[in-house]
Amino acid sequence: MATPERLIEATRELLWERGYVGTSPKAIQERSGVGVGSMYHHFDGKAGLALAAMQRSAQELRDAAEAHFAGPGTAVQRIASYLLRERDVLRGCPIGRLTMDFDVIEEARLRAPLDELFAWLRARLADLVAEGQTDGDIDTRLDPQAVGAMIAAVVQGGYVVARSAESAEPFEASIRGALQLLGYEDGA
Amino acid sequence: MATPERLIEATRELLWERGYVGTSPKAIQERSGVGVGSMYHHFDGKAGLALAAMQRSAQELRDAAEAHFAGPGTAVQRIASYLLRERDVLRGCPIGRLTMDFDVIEEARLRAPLDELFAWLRARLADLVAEGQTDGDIDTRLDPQAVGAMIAAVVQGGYVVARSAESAEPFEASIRGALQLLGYEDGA
DNA sequence: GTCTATATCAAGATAGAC
DNA sequence: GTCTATCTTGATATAGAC
Repeated sequence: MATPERLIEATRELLWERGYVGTSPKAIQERSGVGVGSMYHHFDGKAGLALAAMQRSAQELRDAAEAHFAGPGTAVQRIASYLLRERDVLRGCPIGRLTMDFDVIEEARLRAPLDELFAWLRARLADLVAEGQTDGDIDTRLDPQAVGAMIAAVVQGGYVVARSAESAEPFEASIRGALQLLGYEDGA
Repeated sequence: MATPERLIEATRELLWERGYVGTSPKAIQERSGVGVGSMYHHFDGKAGLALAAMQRSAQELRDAAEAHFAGPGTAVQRIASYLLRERDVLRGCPIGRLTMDFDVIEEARLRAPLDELFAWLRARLADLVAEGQTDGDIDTRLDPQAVGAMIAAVVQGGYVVARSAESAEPFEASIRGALQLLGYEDGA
């Protein structure tokens, strides 16, 4: 793997595990096997490297979500497919967790990828809810924007309660609750 | 205010703003106006002080929630009262945010207050959902545990999406979505 | 109980040789 | 492009005087 590539991958892992404040250049150098000089040659310090890592992670999450949203089935089934997809629950969301990082939120350039991902996700979910209403699967009295936001939030909040309990169970219960309220009937 | 008290209050503020990893003993000393020697005399280092601060914040959140849960009205109205209460949305949850802190989750003693708060909250919400079912206000086909977990999660996730957008709006939309799905009718 | 001095190691980089 | 050396400041304490 090329040097910038190794730096980005190591940074993505560290940001996911420890957040931005908890990630040091030294740790990035050790995990990537890249030396100090090379790191500062290829990137504009910790912030520049983190930005590249965040952009890639956000794009991956977006592609993964879109694969479910654009898949087969009714709108409700596609929302369920997204909510029920395999997740490493206790690791949390590699992008959502950075939202609690002071230095990220404070700097517009670093907050931008988070903002774009979640704005896209809420809008996409709102569209699917509206589509479900057209199909007759979702109550038309509901506000699609509000329900879309709620779906995005329940995933992020699910990670929070799961990590506090050191167990995936509260996450899974949260998703189950949301799906039941949406009238989704699974095979169970 | 007594010295330990000043230390705890300063630490609570800093943990809320910057998280555990982002809070240094030096910052605590500066914000509290207490010297190094005094800090280490009264508390077992950063971790001990953080533990005291976290325990107090968790208790406050619990008392605040219980005031809504034990208030007047139907179960659904009391859930709504909790969800709609005044919040400093962009600051997030002083306890929930610590869930993304590596050093907190890693150390059992520091994770305990988070676990206890959210376990209590989910159970309390599940009870209220069951009560709402008994009252005939909530669909009895729903699993109270799952819906309780979902309600706890939507608040925490609401903070995540709000902070990413630097706006309270996504938080408010998420809560609105959850309330609509619960069949809560407000005055709007 | 509080203060100042001191210690060790890490954070986050820059400089200049190769 | 990469390496080693070096720099400044901060993190997280401990020691011992007052």
